Amino acid sequence: MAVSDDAAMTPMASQSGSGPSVASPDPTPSAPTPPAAPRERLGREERRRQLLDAAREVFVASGYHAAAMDDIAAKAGISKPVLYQHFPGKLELYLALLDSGVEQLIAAVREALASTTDNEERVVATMAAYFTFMADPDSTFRLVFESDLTAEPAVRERVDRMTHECTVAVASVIADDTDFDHEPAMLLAAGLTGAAQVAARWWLTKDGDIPRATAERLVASLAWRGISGFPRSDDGDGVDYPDAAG
Amino acid sequence: MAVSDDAAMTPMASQSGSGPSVASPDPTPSAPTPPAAPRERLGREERRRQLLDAAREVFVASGYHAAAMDDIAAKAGISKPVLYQHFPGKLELYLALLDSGVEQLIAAVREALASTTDNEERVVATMAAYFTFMADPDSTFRLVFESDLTAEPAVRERVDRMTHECTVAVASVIADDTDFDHEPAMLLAAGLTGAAQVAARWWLTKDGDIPRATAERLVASLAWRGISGFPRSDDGDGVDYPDAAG
DNA sequence: ATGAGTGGCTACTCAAGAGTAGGCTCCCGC
DNA sequence: GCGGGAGCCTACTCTTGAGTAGCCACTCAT
Repeated sequence: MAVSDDAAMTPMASQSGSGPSVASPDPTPSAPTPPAAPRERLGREERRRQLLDAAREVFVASGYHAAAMDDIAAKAGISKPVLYQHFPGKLELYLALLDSGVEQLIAAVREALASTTDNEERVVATMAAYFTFMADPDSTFRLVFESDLTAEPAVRERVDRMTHECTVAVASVIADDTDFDHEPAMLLAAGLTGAAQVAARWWLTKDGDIPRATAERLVASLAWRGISGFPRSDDGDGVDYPDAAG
Repeated sequence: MAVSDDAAMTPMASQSGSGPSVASPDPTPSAPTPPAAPRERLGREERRRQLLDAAREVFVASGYHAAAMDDIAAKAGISKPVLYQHFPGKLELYLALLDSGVEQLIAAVREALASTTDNEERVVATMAAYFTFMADPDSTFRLVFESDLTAEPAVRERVDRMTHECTVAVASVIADDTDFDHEPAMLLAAGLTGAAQVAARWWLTKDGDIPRATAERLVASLAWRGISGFPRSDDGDGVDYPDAAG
């Protein structure tokens, strides 16, 4: 059985400090497992992209905690150490995907707002941006809006950044065209993005019941009627609060 | 009150009956660990409530995964097995808290909508319900809106139920007073609750910058302007979709 | 061929934490 | 006093999964 170098097994007495006991049970060496078929060899960048894709699928399907590195490796058709040759750890792998999703949404919202100077069209375009993001077949939105790792500061930071940037982008348009100060404009912007986000999310779960274009138009209409109800800064002055009987 | 029985100190084994306190920190082999002060004995219901409070604090602060049962026990000032005498497992403990939060919000939204027949007041009241829920000092909203256990079907079900019930409640008012069918009404309702939820959440993180009453009024105004822009079913007929080209 | 570099694999270590076994101590009814 | 049950405790077991050590195989330039 032991063909030749059985000495290769234990590198050296690996025992560290505090074990009273049992060095090693029975490390009978030789060939414990059959070699298994060799996997396809890929270039570094290509492999990295493939790993990111596999990881996204698994994280999206299971969430961070339920996703095992072994699962991701298996999905990519390779073994765990390869994963660690490309990413220092599970967290960094997750963050790479999360970052990409966050940047994607922020960019889409900014582009939507910059695509026109007509505010009604801006609302429509921004709404479409949210729907597009949610409808993306790779479901990256789950990492951004439904992360199960928000307890991790690095993740919190990304998600907060996304919220903040999107809110700021919308708020600055509001602040430009009304007499609202920064803070009230931010609050209104939060309300509008919230409507977009939650409505798009809802629509996604009920996909098929309402055509996407119809859904977008309907919610955009809601948002536009809401925000356009406030007077523009050149309409006069003084913000027309509802019946402010605080 | 605890003037008397000092004998309660050491279980048995080691020497007892020594003077109050300051005995000997003698690491007698028979007593591997210092006795530790005896805990207060509580009745079953009282203990259960205390455990739920401790668990909520820990889950809210750390999330489900980062919260250890040991942490919860420590927070409650008892040991782990006691926790398991009251709850079959970590998940059930979490679900008990989540359920409570979900029911709380659903009830608040329903009450807000039923509190008046004036739709503008309904919007204001519902907005207040969301802000109240978010502002609750026990922060239960974190379990409902920021759970890190959504991968667990039992949790998903609760969160989905919350979303669904709140949306239905709002949608039924919309459907009653407009010509919208069920699905469009649900979508609009999702948009409105989304605005409430995200704006309230935003306001909470920026607490202090805007008084709560002002924030509520502002977002309620946004929502009301938005939804009241759609024609009532007795205004005429045919829903006035924006520029519905589809 | 050959040896080195690259890509990959199997099989481990190790820590954390859920859940459990078994025993002590108080109090209450006898 | 004296069972006995209720309430707690300490100190385990056992599983899971991240991260690692060390070896093997293919390919290509010399």
